[in-house]
Amino acid sequence: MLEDIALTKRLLEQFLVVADERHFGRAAERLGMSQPPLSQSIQRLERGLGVRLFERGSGGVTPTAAGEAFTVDARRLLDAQSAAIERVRRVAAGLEGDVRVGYVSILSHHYLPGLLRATAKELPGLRVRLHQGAPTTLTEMIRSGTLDLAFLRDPSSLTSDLVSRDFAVERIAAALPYDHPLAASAGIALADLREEDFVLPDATALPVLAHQVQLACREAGFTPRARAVSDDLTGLFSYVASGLCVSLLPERLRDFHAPEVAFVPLRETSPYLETALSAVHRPDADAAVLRLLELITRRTTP
Amino acid sequence: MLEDIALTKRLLEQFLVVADERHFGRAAERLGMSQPPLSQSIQRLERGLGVRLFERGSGGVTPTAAGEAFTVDARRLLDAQSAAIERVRRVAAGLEGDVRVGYVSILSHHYLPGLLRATAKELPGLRVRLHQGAPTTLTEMIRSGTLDLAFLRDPSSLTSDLVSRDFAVERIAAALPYDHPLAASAGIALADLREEDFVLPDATALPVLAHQVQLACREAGFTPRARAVSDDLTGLFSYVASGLCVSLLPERLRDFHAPEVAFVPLRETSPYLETALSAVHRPDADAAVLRLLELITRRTTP
DNA sequence: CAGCGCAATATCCTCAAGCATATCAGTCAT
DNA sequence: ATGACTGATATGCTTGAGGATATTGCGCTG
Repeated sequence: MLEDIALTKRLLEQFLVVADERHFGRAAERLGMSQPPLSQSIQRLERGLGVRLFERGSGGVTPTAAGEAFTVDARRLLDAQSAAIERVRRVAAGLEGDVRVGYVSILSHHYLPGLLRATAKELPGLRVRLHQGAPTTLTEMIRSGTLDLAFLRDPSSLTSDLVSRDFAVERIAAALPYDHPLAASAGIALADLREEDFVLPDATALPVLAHQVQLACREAGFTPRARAVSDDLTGLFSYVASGLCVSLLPERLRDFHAPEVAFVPLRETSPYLETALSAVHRPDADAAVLRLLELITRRTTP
Repeated sequence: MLEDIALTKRLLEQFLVVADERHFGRAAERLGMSQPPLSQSIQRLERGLGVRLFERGSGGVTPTAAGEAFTVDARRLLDAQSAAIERVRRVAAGLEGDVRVGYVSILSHHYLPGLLRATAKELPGLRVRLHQGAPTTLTEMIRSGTLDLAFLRDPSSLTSDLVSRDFAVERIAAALPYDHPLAASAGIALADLREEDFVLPDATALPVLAHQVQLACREAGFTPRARAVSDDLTGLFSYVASGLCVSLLPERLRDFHAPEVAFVPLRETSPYLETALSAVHRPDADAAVLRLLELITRRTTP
């Protein structure tokens, strides 16, 4: 190696203009400078490369074979530099990059496909990596930085140190076995279920839902008789499908299209009969996550 | 665009080391500098890009998504820069590049294949573009810069302003029709042909050969009777093949393998019975041409 | 040979890159 | 609370990048 030449934007541009004009004077004019410093720049470049790039003669200048060859690389380098700058700016702006998204299985049916479609359309530079998991696992992954964004139901209890944002609200409905006498009703009162056997959400795994079910039933004047408990919505659903119990479940679970379970709307309008879907992320989430989040909330709450 | 940052080798290296160490102090040590200027370099880079590349926290530093993305491009840019420098140096050294080589048809049989093979082996970076043409055309192309190197026979008269270098010498032999009484001889004296009809080289197109034939015959005590004239060696050859004349031709033309023509060695050792093959180029030929030329002369005159 | 057009050289200026040392200011674990 | 990490700031130095103007030197051409 000879001297360690810095192939800056300016220097490469100067070289290219000289190679194009084949004339230092005109090149200097095009570059908005005077001829002598341009000569010196090219000399510096030649010294740095240890290579003669131009053959000087009266009436102008002609690139040597090396000079000719270098025009190609100089252009490439300029393009590569501005492309790199452009790219890092786009990543910083959240227009490009990877976002690792976690979700609980229940959400995959109704919300995810549309979200992915909208992302591909409006933020085509973002690559979304999906990861399905249990709520506690997902929040832990968010904390550790393994995941950037997670979609959960009612995560408030898990996320004191995280940022969560509701993007949709679902009604809770009565979930009845298909052969239950009320299964075909267009709507029932919660009190109609006071004598039924219930499968109830586990209070530690699903604290919000468990609490809501208790409060909603209390408002309706009874305490649900717990025949079974499950720490997962699919478990609740399965119990109902088995025909052994009824339950109170977000009516979106209807999307499972299981014929053994009928969802019957409840006449009550209690806030306890609503459940929120939330997106959760770290407070220091990067711009791509925020863009994605913005898109989600815009889509679901227009 | 924000400030116009120069992505120099040094700066990119500094960024990469910090990204690797995730620690300004250690990175500075690895870079052989102290910590504060390194901090400033990274700040300058961040300002120039308009992008935060690292998240500073106690106990070290972590790249942001943008920083992570930029490591890839930074490495690419460094590679591209040194590759470009390496390449232009190789071109300047004549180890890489294009050489446009002209030749007259006669040479294609014996010399060219070996030359191309040797070039591919010893100067694998050189691409040789071949162009066949008449001697005057070739020298003109050399002059105009359309061609870098030309292989000719006895070009001395054409090339006062060019550089020519002999790389092989061939004997001139008698070229006789296959049914000529002397065609089977192992060797004859030039004087044996004094009564023959000759086809002679044109004095303007092939001045050297024409002159040599005249002088050689004069030395042998006669003036050749010109039955025909040709301005091209293949024309001379064809005349002999027709059976109408004899001629004096470089014995390499034997390589045409035409059964109608017999080449019979001449006993004389006159310098007029030798003809040189030369490589011709401009005085300002670049290094690749000189390398190729060096290879040729080394191969043919060991 | 004189003049013109070209690039190179001489001389000077300014400012940012690039480095140093000394110090400050957070954050965290003891 | 405090000492031991971090990185950031303050301040100063040297150098080269990058530019200017004025002049020189060279090769071509009328």
